Amino acid sequence: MSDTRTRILDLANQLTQSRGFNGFSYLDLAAEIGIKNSSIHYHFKAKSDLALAMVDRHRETTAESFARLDHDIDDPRERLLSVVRYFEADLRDGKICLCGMMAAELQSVSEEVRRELALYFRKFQDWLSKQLSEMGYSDPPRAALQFLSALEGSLLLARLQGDVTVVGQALDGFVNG
Amino acid sequence: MSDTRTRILDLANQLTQSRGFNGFSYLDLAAEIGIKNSSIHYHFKAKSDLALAMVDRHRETTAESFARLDHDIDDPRERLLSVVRYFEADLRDGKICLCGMMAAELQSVSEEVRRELALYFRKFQDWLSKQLSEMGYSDPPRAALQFLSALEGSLLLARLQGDVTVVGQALDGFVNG
DNA sequence: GTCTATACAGCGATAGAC
DNA sequence: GTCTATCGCTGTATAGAC
Repeated sequence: MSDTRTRILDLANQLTQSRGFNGFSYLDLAAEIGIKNSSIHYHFKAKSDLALAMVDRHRETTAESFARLDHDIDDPRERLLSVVRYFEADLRDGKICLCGMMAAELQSVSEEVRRELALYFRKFQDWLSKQLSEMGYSDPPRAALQFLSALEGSLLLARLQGDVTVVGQALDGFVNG
Repeated sequence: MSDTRTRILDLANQLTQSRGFNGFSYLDLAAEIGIKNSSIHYHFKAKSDLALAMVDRHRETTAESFARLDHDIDDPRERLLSVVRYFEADLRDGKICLCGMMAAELQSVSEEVRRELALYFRKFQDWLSKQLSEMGYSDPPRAALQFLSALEGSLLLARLQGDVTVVGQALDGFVNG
């Protein structure tokens, strides 16, 4: 895995979070990284390959982050809070959830990417469900779906209104009292 | 207001809900309607004008829909249920919330459209707040924000998973028991 | 109000040299 | 692994005839 490949993935990830996957071109990536667009094609033959690699990598790093939270933090409520703070930090840079963005752009991604996205959200919901179960929720999978929906929706609203606190308000019942 | 203009707005609205505002072109509109793309430009000089007209119209028709619900239905919970059913119907055609979609594509719309979007969601939240107040919620504006966030997020998840019932599950606490 | 014709820019993608 | 050069296509937009 070359350094250039990683830099492409990093930049594509950021741009997708802020502008959407259809909101940037290979020329944008090339200009920012300082190479030619044909070099981007060397690493990712088609843009659909870039999409797949990006979502796949994000799904894996997210799984690692969850494992680390489970290991480092005892209180499940504090784990949830940590996740919320992560999304709030991205939000301050105008970035929303990578997979939420691509779920909005669903009609322009391949079936393979759709499956990756569905898997991402299933794993996310599973992890949330575990935390909420520890917190004593009676129907953890249901509560996890509500948490996830509120998170994704509030990111859209918070960015539009330029108010990061919207996310915390939308998830109030889960991370507080 | 010519009939063609209305047909353009209707079609653009549908396509934005399913593919996103950047997911269709003037040529797409022209082909479907059966005219040439230069005729689309006659009605909407630039695509940004189309975006503004579309969101503006949607905001107005939504306000009328809310007024009609207030008049026709007595139980506030039934009013909320009616709204949910409306979004579920669109979802069966692969369509999510027009303004939610454009909120995701925020970086590619004008400041004017952003203000319209923010206004749409504020009015939506205000109306929800009124219903939830009647239903006895202690902090109606907060509950309205949670409803709205859960709705927008669940639309993304429901379409991705091909399961319309996700919306109802995400809003369970509001429209049931 | 719709047409033909066209300008012009940007995009994804490829061939082949180095 | 990166470059130069280029192709073909699509996009938004405009001018001017009807």
